[in-house]
Order: sequence, then structure tokens, then C-alpha cells
Amino acid sequence: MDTRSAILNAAVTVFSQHGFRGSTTRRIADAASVNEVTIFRYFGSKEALIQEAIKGSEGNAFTSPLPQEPVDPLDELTKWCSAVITHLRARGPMMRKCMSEIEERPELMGQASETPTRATSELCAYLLRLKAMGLTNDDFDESAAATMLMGSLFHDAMGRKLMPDLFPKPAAKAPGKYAKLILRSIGVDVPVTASSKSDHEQKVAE
Amino acid sequence: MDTRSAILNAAVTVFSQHGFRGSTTRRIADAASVNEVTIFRYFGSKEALIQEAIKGSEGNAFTSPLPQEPVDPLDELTKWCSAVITHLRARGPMMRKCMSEIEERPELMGQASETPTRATSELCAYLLRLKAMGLTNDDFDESAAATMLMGSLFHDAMGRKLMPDLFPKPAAKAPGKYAKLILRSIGVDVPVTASSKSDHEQKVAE
DNA sequence: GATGTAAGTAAGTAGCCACTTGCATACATC
DNA sequence: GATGTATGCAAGTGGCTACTTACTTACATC
Repeated sequence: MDTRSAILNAAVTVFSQHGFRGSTTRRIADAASVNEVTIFRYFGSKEALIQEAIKGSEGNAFTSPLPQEPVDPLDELTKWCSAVITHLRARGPMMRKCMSEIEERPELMGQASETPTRATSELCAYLLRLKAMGLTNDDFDESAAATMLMGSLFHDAMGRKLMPDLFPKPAAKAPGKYAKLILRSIGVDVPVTASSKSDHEQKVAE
Repeated sequence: MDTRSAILNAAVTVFSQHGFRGSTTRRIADAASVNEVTIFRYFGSKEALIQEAIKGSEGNAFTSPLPQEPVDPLDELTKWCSAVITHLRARGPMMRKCMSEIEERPELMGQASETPTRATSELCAYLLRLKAMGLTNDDFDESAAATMLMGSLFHDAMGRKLMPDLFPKPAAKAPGKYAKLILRSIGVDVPVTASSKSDHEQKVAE
């Protein structure tokens, strides 16, 4: 309805598919069902349009909190991992484009780095809460563990479509497997058979 | 010296920096110190040149084996992780470009997927050897664990330059931290203080 | 009914792009 | 010294690109 935001949305869509160089003003105008000239009246240049479009789409940042007081770490982490993967997967194409063009257009990177940064630090804090509760080893490196889990989620979200054979199947159970492994790596006692979030009766010893 | 391979090398370099659309034949010709026309005489089209250049660069595949008979898992894995990260980091820009253009040019993906695929399956086999030796839990999911470690290495190689704050520092010690965590996640008994490959005296119990 | 505003239409500019053509040069081999 | 081969050079073609200009249409408000 609103012309300006129609153009911005179209710019995000086209950029996600074709990258900066492939996002011609003609393509964006067509996608927005708007005349090409209108784009320049609103934004002045393609550069300015795409920058504003991408910065604007940062608004939908990731916010799925981990509980302040852990009760069932495996279950909680599994659900959180699931949410992170879903979020990353939806933004996959756009993040791939941003990461690919970082050498030429570093100003576009905000979008791609925000979610991983926020998620990693939240995860780190959660792991420290587990430690404070005495559920873990007391010597583990929480920052390395958080990065590692985040890396797995990132890898899965980015790579599963490109090389499906590399990843644990089915995709829906992968978050549970990652969560279980990371918990075990820091000494949390996870029951043997609890390998996915579908095992709801299995609770971690507290 | 050889004109043909000079052009191919230049094509890889330029593509790694600018992607497909940014790799103009003029840029490639300049980088190869060759006349633009020569490119078309050899390869017919830009499309054909870049495809051959990228396929050709798959030659330098990753081959750093994990030992057939594990002796010191933490040390062996740490060195292997280090080698994988180094390899991926060197190919980072090119892999980012390939992954970014997969929707438009799926035929360029071979390069980006070969190393992770090979490395993951080698890692998986190694973890099974540890299991066969009775060093691990007997219920762990080796495929998930291999993917997870691979994801961490991939993530580190791809992302550390873009968002340095996200990763364990110093970079040289990260492979050891990942290796230690993954070993612990599958039940291998890793000494408390062995957190990097620099701790050579510390050996894993056999 | 006059005015202002948001948008479309048509046309054009200057530059880059992949790719072609025709010709010149250098060198090596017979 | 003739021939062939590899390469450079100059110029050009047609198409696309970002962006501009000038004019028009439609609608809303005074």
C-alpha cells in the first residue's frame, strides 16, 4: 500500500536473490510494482536504497530468550536451538549475500552479524547459569562452548540445503542432537536416550 | 608463463574478490597481464572460463589424514582442526562467493562443498575408531558430533574476520578448544588442564 | 474550480559489459 | 626467406545499467 515500504520490501527480496550487483533498479521496481523513476525520487540512488532496506530489515532481530532459571537444560536448549536455526534459515540467502560482499561493501554487514552476536552472548550467559547451579564441570570454557554450538546452528542453517548429506537427519531432530552434545561437553548429565525434544518425559537430573 | 593457466589463475583471484558479476573480462585480463581478446580465444566466453577456473581449483583438495590408530586423540584432533581451519580460511572468500551465488549458478558449488564433505566423513570414521577402542560413550551419535565439530571449524574460518568478538581468542588456541569440547561430548576423558595443543605433556588416558 | 502532490510515461545520456572483427607483430620452424 | 602460430591492438556492436529530464495523469484539498 505504502509506496515507500513497498520499494524497501522489494529491495530486500531482490537483494536476497541476486546480491548487490544483480539488484538492478528495474528489477526492484518491477518487484514493487512501481515505476523505476519513483525509486530515484524516494531514495536518490540504488546504493542509498539498498543500504536503507537492509538496515531496516534488521528490525526483525532475533529474540527468543533462554530461561533465567534453568529447569530442564536439554529441553530448553533444544527449543532455543530450533528457534535460532529457523531464524537463520529464513535469513540464509540474505546473510550469504551480505557475507559474500563484505570486501566490497562492508557497510552491509550489520544485518548478518547481529543475530549470531546476540545469540552467542545470550547462550554464554545461560551456560554460566548452569555452571553457577553446579550442573556442569567447573573448568569448562563457556565462550568456546557457546561459539561452538552457535557455529553448528549457523552451519546447519547455511549449509543443509547446499549439501544435505552432511547433516544429521531428519532436520527436525538436529537441534536436539546439537544441544545434547554441547551439554555433555560441559559436563551436564544428559540421559542416554534423550536425543531430541520429542522425549519429553526424560528430564535432566538437577 | 603459460598464458592459459595465467588466465585461469587470474580468474580465480578476481572471482574470489568480486564474484561472478564483478569478474569482468577486462579485470581478469588485467590481472593476467593479457589482452582481453585472448580470453575469448582460449575460452569462448566468460561463463566457460570461470567454470573451468573454479573446477580446476578443486585440485588443491584438502588431504590431511587423521591417524588410522588413534594414540593421543586431543593432540591429533587439535592438529587436524588446525589444518582444516587453515585450509578453509584460505578458501574463505571464494567459498563465500560460491555459496552466495548458488541460487543463480548452482554449477559453481562443487568447490565449496568438497572439503567439508570429505573432512566430515573422515572425522566421522575417526570418531568411530575411538568408539571401537572403547574410549568413548557407546551411545553417541558420531555423525552429529562430526557435523558439529565441522560446523565450528567452518564457522570460525568464515566468520572470525567478519565478527572477531564472537570467537575464542587467540585464534591459534581455538582448534584445541573445539577438539577438547567435542571429545568430552562423546565421553572421551580429557585432562582438565589440556586446553590447547601447546600442552604437549598432557596425554589422554588410553 | 484552482492548486498541490504523488505517481506514471517516454525519452534520452553516458558508461560499462560481453563479445567480435580485422589487422599488425613477433617468433619459431621448415 | 616463407609459413604458421600465438598474441597484441584498435575499433566497434548491441545490450544493459544507473540516473535524468520533461511532460502527463489522477486525486485530494482548499
